[in-house]
Amino acid sequence: MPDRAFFARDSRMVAPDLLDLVLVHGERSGRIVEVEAYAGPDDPGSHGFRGETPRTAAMFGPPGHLYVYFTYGMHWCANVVCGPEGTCSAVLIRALAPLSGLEEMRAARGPVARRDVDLCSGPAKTCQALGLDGSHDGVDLCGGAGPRLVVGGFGRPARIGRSTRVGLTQGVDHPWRWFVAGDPNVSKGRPSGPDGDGPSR
DNA sequence: ACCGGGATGTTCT
DNA sequence: GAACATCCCGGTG
Repeated sequence: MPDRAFFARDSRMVAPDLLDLVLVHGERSGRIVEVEAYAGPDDPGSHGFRGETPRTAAMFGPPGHLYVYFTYGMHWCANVVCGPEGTCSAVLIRALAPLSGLEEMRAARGPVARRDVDLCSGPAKTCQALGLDGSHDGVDLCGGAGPRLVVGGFGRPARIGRSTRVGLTQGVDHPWRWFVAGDPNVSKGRPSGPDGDGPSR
């Protein structure tokens, strides 16, 4: 598991380094293959742009914890909180390459997840597949129980792609999305950037 | 394959 | 009352 200091950096520094980690929850786990960095007062695309609110409290909390939020009336999305406590800095987990617990993931995702690539190829799919929700907001990823992060040991990806972030109306020009180029779990049809787009299929 | 729209409810203005 | 860090389905080509 990464040192606490690993997370106590700006999210834009941590984000690409997360591409070698595995998110684990119970029997279910997957390699992180797509992330987006969010900052604070300097990032109009961030939930923390206008300061701390009850919803975003975890974003301002200690690094290495989860920030889990509810959106569009039905979806949960999970972030890894970064930076020193008191600052707003987090990395959204956008996609995993499933490694274990695939039967549990299929049961959680339902019949719509026909192929393995349908399990974790998006931020809300990832939360649903791993069973993450509001009860995990603020939990310590470096703690013993519950969801945690472990080193994957895959080595640095051969090619790390980079682009602008997905689904925003503010801060759309910041190239703060990173992904493992060529991985089929990376969400599709996404904005291109200085270093190319995600996979075409 | 691609595109447009609906679902659904919390949060903040 | 509007926006929302999304996903899924049904239409068309």
